[in-house]
Amino acid sequence: MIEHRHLRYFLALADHLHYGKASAQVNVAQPSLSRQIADLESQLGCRLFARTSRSVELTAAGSEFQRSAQLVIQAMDSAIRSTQAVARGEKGELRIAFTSMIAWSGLPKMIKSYAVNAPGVNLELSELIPGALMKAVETGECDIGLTFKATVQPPYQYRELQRESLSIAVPGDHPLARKKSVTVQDLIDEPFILSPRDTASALHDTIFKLCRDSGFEPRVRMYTQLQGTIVNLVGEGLGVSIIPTSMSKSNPDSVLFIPITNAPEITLGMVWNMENSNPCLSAFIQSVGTRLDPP
Amino acid sequence: MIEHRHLRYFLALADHLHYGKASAQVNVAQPSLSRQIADLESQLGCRLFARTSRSVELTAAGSEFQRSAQLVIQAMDSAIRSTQAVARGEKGELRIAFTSMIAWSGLPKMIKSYAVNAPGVNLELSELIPGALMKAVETGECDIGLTFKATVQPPYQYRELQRESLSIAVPGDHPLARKKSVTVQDLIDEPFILSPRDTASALHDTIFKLCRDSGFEPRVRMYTQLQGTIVNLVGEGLGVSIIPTSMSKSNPDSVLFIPITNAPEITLGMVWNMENSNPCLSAFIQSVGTRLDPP
DNA sequence: TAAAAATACTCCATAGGTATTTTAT
DNA sequence: ATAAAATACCTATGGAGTATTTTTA
Repeated sequence: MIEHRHLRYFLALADHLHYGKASAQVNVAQPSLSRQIADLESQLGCRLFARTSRSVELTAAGSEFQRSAQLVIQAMDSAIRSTQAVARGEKGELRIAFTSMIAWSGLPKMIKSYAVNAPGVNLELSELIPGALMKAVETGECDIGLTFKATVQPPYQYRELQRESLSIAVPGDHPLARKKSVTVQDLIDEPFILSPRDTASALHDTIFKLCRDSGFEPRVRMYTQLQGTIVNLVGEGLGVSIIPTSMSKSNPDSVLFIPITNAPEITLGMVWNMENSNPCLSAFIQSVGTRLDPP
Repeated sequence: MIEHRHLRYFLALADHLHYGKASAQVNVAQPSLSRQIADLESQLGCRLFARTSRSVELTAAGSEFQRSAQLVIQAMDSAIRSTQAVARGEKGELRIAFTSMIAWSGLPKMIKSYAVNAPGVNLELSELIPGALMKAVETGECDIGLTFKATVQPPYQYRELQRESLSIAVPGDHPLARKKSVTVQDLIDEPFILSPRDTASALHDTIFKLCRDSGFEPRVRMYTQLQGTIVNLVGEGLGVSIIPTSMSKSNPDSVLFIPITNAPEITLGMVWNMENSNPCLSAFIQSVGTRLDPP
């Protein structure tokens, strides 16, 4: 069987055309090189060198083998390097799922802070509602999920990333928009547009607690899953909502956003499966986990 | 050092994902495979398989190595095959020199009879005057020369290929063209156009002998090297010539070719250097040497 | 407990070393 | 006579075999 060693020895000899010098280059004694070359030739069934006791030169077959053996060595080097790059998480694919809300706040910076250090990793980004996101992490459809605070059990793990204040969203032409200040209490008779509890339980429960603390139970006229849709429906005058402040970046003229002071913040974080062996994952967690500053 | 063996074992295991089956495929005992894989992983510095006592599966790095190791194996196979093809003379380059005369007779068939059996060999054809051709064979600029009969010394070798009759060439509007038959003797007062002796000695000497046997010494008005040029000069009415019959294929209307009966034939053959190690050469000699039929 | 990978240990094939011979200039 | 490759012969690394242990489903 022709081994990698044969190629290395052969290329050294093809290079120097001198057994003594070539054997020194590959750190073996001259007779060892001599025998390995003879072995190689016998396995190939043809002479690679025309040699006299005075000179060594490549035969036509030798020249061909020199060219092609170099390609083999290169393929081997590249195989080793690319495999190690994958193992270090520098090359590969990382599938990130996120809720629409996080797309309006920290996501771009998180992605960038990771991507600049991992230019060889292809990212597959999926925008999902929180419920579907948790499922995707569990099934392995995605490697990591960026979503609202979640309670998980091993082997799933959660780490907090950022906190997000809440704002009241009212239509721009609504009577409330003319008031100097708007509080949660002012929304007592307004119809709400919210995300359903099974889609975003953390957000849903926080909003309900906020209203109850202000002395009323919100009347929910409409449930819809994406925060962006809620903003648009508020803009159409179909109701009011309480939404994460960063959604105000979507900035339609028809909606007024009013920050709520002293309200509990919504927490955002990432969820992943500890048994997920994608080497890109730990680098991502480390890269993103160190940036806890708010958007 | 990662050897070819490691790749074969690895690919077998990546294929079967089972040490027992994989070790059977590569004809070693299971513990041998186990150790070689462990050795490979330690040399790469990363795990290629995630294994429990119940299951073996590829890691991300393992998948990458599977892809790239296959490329290495393919490169190795192709290196072996192409080298052996070169050694067998099935691949490579053959530089053939020939005199213009042979281009009008047997050359195309010779080339074809060789080329169909050696589709991987690139041919470099050079049309040379006989003197330059012998030099090219000697310097190694070409591998084989197709030319007039030659006497050579080792390491050069000559083998006869075909015989060629001679024809008288006279201008179409020359008084001789009106005669019922023309013989060499009729050319006694005509100016000759010939190749110089140092360019084509065999042809030159044959022609001179022919004239002397007919009782005269030819008057050479012009010497030029290529037979094609001689035909054209005859066509211009500048003289007559005696040339190999196959040159009549060049067939200009302005020249009349008359075969000479009972004249000595010109012999054509091939010349090469026995020490030339081009593996394509012997195949060519064999292929061409077996076709001694005239054009 | 059963199937499968890892470990322990033994053996030997062969890569590699030193000394020497052959060969062509 | 000399430089360089080949050969002879010895050594020892490590690849492969058998037997056994460990592991987890």
